[in-house]
Amino acid sequence: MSARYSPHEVEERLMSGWLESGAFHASATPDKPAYSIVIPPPNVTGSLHMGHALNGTIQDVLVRYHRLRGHETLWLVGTDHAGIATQNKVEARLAEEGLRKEDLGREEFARRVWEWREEFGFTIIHQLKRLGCACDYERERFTMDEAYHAAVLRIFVDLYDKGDIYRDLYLVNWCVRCGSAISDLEVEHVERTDKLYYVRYSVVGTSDHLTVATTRPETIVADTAVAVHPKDPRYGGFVGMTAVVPLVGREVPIIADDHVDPEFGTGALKITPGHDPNDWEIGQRHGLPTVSAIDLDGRLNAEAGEFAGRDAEEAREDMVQRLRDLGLSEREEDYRHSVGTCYRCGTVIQPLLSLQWFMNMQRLAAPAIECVEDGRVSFSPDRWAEVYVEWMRGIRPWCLSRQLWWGHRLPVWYCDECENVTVSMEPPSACPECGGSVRQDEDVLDTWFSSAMWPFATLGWPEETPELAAYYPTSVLSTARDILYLWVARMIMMGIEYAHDIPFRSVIVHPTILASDGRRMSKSLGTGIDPLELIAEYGADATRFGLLYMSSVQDVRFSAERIEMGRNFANKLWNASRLILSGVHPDATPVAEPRTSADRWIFSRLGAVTRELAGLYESYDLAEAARVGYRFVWNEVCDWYLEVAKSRLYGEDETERLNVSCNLLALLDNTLRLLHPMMPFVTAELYRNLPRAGGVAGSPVSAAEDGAPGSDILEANFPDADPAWDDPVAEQAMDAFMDAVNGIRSTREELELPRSLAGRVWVVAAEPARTVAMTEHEAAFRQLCGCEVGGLATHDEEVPPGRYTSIQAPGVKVLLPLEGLVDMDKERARLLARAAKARTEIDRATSKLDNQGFVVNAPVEVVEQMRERLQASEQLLAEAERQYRERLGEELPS
RNA sequence: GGGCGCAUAGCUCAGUGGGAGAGCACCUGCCUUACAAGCAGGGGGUCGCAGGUUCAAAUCCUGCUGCGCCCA
Repeated sequence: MSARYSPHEVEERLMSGWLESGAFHASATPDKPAYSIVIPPPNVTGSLHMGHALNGTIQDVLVRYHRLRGHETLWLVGTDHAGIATQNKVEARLAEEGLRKEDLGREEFARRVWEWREEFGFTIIHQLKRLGCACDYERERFTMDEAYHAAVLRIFVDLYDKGDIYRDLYLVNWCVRCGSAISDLEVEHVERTDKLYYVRYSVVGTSDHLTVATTRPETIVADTAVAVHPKDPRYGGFVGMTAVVPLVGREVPIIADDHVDPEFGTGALKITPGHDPNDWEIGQRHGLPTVSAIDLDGRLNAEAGEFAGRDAEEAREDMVQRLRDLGLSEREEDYRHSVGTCYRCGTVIQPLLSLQWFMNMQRLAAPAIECVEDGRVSFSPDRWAEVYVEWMRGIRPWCLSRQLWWGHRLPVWYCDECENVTVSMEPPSACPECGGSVRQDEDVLDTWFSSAMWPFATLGWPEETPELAAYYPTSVLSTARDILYLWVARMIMMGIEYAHDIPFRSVIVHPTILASDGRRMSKSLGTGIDPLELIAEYGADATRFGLLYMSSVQDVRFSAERIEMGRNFANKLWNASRLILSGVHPDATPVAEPRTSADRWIFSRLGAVTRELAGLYESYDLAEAARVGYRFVWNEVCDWYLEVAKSRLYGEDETERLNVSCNLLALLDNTLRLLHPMMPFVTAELYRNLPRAGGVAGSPVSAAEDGAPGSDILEANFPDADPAWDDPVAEQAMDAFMDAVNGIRSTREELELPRSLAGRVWVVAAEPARTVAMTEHEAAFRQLCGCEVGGLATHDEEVPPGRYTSIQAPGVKVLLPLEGLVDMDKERARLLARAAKARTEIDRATSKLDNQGFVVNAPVEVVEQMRERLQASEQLLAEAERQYRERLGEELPS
């Protein structure tokens, strides 16, 4: 074994072994309890970013944990066809050949997309393998698979038949660049500074005018009203009169509507139902006509008169100039507001009237709210449940159609002869009404529509497959929070409607990993960090561990130090194992037989840590699990148990060697299984090297059969904490041992005593149980602090007189002889510092105990604890005073 | 405009009613045969600000400031 753990060879070898043997393939008909997760399908054009890496790690920890717990685990993996993103990729590729998709035609274009997918569409799946994800890659699904497509159409047709899906002329969010409508959720609001223009509208029949404020003067040509607040005293008299829209001269009513904010601008609002969602609502309420002045290509049309044919945004400045020329522009001011942009390309959204397919969400929302409110679906952290419910209550119709060539084409046919619309899974050969020829709707469905059925369509729905029976509802969905509405909510609605049950029992909303500047990682700003580079530099286990460790809060700044910490930890585990595996007695097997204080202590701690980790895995507190695992391995196993065990391991006594070897192997065996969910590779590799994975008393390793070397940790069980290991007495004894060693070391350093000095210390303890670890592990004690236990006493009086300095630990005092080796100034400083600290403590404890309120109200344990602290501090002070007097020949200054 | 989150050591973060912690960085000393990706010792904090509740507040409540996010 090498002195350094080299992750890459291990990772590659183990992963390809697991994949070849189908280790992650879940049985369709499991005879064990099932645990299942469907991956939130990543975009097929995507590559692994930090969020994926964290989310993949979380899911993998859960899957591997439950596998060790004896569940049949299915982690279903796959990708989402990502309509716009994929189309963009392929169009860009075509552009290199000087082609547009229109040159190819729809069918050929689709063929090119599939080609592209074959070539580039598996990147992220390969990357998940590098991260160590135990997905069932044999069941990989794609939202454009044939069977999946059939499921999508089936649901569309059914929802149409039920009246939830309908076609309507409605204001939609139009992305000019993508050439498609997008849903409300795909509009991203971005803060920016624009101009607010104040424009005069003359009032017919008077010499008055109303001034309205607008950020979009180019939409003036589509105004169909001017609105004021009904209670606004400035404008009451104008309501019912008629205003003249500048530039086009259209006469429009002046109306009153509660929606108008009197504080905004002048309090008079221009109403443009054709190009503003709020105005659309007002228009509906007041029966206003709708004028569309901007076309799908983003250009002004004939409604804009002389500006027709110009790009709407570009024409803005010229139109303002014209208003100025006409004396209708009153003023302009800077204005900070948020503007809707396309989440995929950033283009400013044009709200415009368009005939599209919509889905009314309200019927499906009701049971989807209920299942969260009654706790059938839980969220972690649970406050996300409220966010979810809040959004669901205000849910609005969903624009489903996308003007793209890549995706699930709407199963809708229009008759060329009559008005009939046919919606069916199978294409009609002719119009069922009049027999006329039919043509299919050009549009495809929003990609998220198909993602909504991911939890059940991937399991074979609508067929009643064994997979569906065994693995639905799934156990957990783990996701980023920006996907809460886009995915989670819709999956719950569709799951209940079509799979007749919730799609998952709990939803984990994982943290967002921010760049070191505290903002989201951004490709364009160059603040993104590629997880694959981390894996290449530090290894997959290190990357996983670091990500888990830093993910305790909902927003976390990325720090490479944490990944490095993961690497160091993997290395520590490797080297601890190296010590054990190369040092143990050849006959040793991993069977716990704790005998000495140190053994009983470490197994007592192992039991506690086992219970704690199980609880943390179950409650998804993986950051804490990482901390607990790290502390146990490093600060208890490595820092102390191994150090103590060494002296027995390298000793002469054969029986001792065999006993400690068995314990070391058992400890390692358990520890590897505890950590395996977080660090699958290094633990699996070390587990393979355990001499005989026969199991620990009370926790047999099931499938290791004869326990031959080479057994796979995937087939092992999560450790069971043997209650017989619990041993508070041994813990106390080892605490005293550790306190004594630490105290002696610290004193030696402070006093600059030479390391070569092997002092003989006296240990004073009223209860002999406190000193047992020190006598039992005498050799280790000497090794660790350079002192040997020269004598034991139950009282100070039993200790021979002499010059000592003392180390105080709970229930134990260690007296270290000094014998003139000390620099007096240093000793004076040390005693003064110690006395000062003790006095502070005494003051604090005394004032507490003098406070009747405290003594009366605080729990007895707390009061008792405070008394003990006071006593301990008084002893410390007395000790310091005594030593000061003895060593310096004078009283300690007060 | 409505809502949510965060603010603790130089940095990144734990700690959510009773003695301020970790990793990294820093200082000192060690290549002590598991590990220098390590070992031993050490310095370093008005727990954002102001009130309040409580015997007791980093922790609970209110307000404020700053940063981030979501929704409209």
